[in-house]
Amino acid sequence: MNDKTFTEEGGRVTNIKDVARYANVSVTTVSRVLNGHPYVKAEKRNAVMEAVQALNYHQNSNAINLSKGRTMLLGVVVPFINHPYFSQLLHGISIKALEEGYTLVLFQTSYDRDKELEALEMLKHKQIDGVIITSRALPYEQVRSYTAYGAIVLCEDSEGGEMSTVSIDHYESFLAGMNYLIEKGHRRIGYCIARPSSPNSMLRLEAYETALQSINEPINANWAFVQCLTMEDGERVVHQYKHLRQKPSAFLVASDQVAAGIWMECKKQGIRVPQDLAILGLDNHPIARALGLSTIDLPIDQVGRELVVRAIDTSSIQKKKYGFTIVERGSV
Amino acid sequence: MNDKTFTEEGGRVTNIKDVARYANVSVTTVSRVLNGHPYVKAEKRNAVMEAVQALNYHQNSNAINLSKGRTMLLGVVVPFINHPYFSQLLHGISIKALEEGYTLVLFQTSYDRDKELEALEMLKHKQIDGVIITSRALPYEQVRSYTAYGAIVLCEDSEGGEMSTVSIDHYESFLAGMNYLIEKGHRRIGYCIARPSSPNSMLRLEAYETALQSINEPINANWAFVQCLTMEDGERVVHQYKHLRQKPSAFLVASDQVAAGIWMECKKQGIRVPQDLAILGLDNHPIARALGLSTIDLPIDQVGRELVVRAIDTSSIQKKKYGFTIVERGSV
DNA sequence: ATATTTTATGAAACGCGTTTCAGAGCAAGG
DNA sequence: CCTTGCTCTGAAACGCGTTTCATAAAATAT
Repeated sequence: MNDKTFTEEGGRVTNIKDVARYANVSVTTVSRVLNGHPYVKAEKRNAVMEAVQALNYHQNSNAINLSKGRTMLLGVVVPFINHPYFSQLLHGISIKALEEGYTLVLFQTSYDRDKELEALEMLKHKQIDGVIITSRALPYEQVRSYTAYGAIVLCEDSEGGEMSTVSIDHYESFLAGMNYLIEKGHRRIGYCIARPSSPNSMLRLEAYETALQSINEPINANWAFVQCLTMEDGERVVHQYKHLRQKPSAFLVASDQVAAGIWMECKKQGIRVPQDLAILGLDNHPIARALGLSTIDLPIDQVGRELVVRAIDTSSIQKKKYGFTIVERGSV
Repeated sequence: MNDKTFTEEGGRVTNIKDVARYANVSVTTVSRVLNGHPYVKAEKRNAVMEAVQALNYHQNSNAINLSKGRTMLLGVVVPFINHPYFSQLLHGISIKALEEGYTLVLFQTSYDRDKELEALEMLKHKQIDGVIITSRALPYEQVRSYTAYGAIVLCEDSEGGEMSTVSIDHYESFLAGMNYLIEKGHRRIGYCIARPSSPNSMLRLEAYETALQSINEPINANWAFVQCLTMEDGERVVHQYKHLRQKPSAFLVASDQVAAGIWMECKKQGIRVPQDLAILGLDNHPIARALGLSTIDLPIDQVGRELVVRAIDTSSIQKKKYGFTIVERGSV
């Protein structure tokens, strides 16, 4: 065959056939070279590689995926994209996913169960290869029922060996936060969490109660603030705090965003931090550093990366748990 | 393969052939029904729909895409995922993309030109259908040279009819910000922008200079702060500000994050806002509301959605420009 | 009644790789 | 010298839809 037959791409993208023809081998051999299979003579291998170079060939991922019966797509279930916690988690996820050649399909749920189910259904129909659930609204059992269809990775501390989990040790971190506050002399401690029913919140609650029991403090229901996600929620907390007859001397706040809101509203209201009210945040967001808020640093990027790893490696179920570091600044 | 009968999916996902067999029609007819083509008798159409229902059939997107020669993938070039401005933009983009059935391939570039090129090369090789560039490092001409391969949408105010653009009117918004400060009695006005060489910054600079010329104020090079993206950068600005012999009385800051950093550092340093220094931010991020920062509200979500629309609709090139609203709070 | 056009349907080709299968060449083992 | 077992290669099947083409039947026009 001479080069005459190679009509320099008629607007078409070069495909494996073109390469095969150019290199004077079969498409099978080209495929073998491309996939690093053994049993190809160096001579032919080189011819193929030269052809690939010469024709600037790139594989058609659709064809590959159709052939291999996979999608290279990973579903990511996230309640809110633009909340700093989740956007940071997403950051870690996206870096690792790109590294591994996977593409993300974002499901922003706002904790809508149907949106969550959408991701699971896509997994069932092999439209995505795996699902990372950064935070769920669906019951555990319902999620579990989809495990047969692909990897589902949870970002929580749940029991059960059916799904890989990657998480922060929420119990220990919250306990450590409580103990830190206690060490600093606080006994009347309130807390702010997001959804009280979430698995993570449950663990935090448990840690909270354990810590108070250890110093024989009763639990004051008025010092529990839920649905705290944003700075606005933090402000709301301070407003409610002001009307308490009996006030806590410290808050353990499960989000720096909320902690920041509390801090700022305190400034506005003339409540001194930490003299009148100590604040210990969580996440170590940039804003915490900026405001000088003490907080608990979590390796969110790392968690994000590991979530991807677990979603890709379907050979085993694993439960990873990451530690934390208390960051002392001026708010406690 | 022994699937002569309807063995309730032998681990396999039902495909179009199964549906055809079940409905007693050809795959062509099934395809026609699924794609809403005309010329299918109601009777057969119903039979197909029933079969789809009964077998819980879902199309294989890989096969469809291979067939149609598209990917339903949209590249999104973003310098930083976890910067509030971009994460909000991403939020809008992702909502609209999901709505339209498109999936996003995130390219987090950190303004690395090679990463940007990666997205463009993927477009060239038909691995993605379009590219949304939220902020670019590559020269305009180089990006333009890829327009033949698919839709490229820019999030900037550039001239030229080769690519769709969706943007905020940066010139007008910055000018309005300047005029607002001038109205409030300021004449010595400094500014903070991100990359001085970016197209958006150029427009802002132009507006800045125009505004100062209109009140016959000279331009003071010491009042120009560049590379301002984060709260930390804002703090840095205040440190530098303190060492200025001649100080501006106001800052126009092209990011609320930076404005927040300035505000907080001012509090720390005892610089009164707005008496000693007025601050006008940009973006209307949650933090601006929380701190009571005056700012310029931009419809970022809307921009994100429109970016997707332009990336999908390849029938025409359009240039959309969005307005802004000055939000008066207490920092000016 | 005949010529056209429209409606309706399926077989087959196509998009583009991967994988299976079969066969050939060649070296080591008995 | 004859098995046995690698090494190497390509034809063909496969994954799963869409689209083209051919054909047939029905409706409309002449």
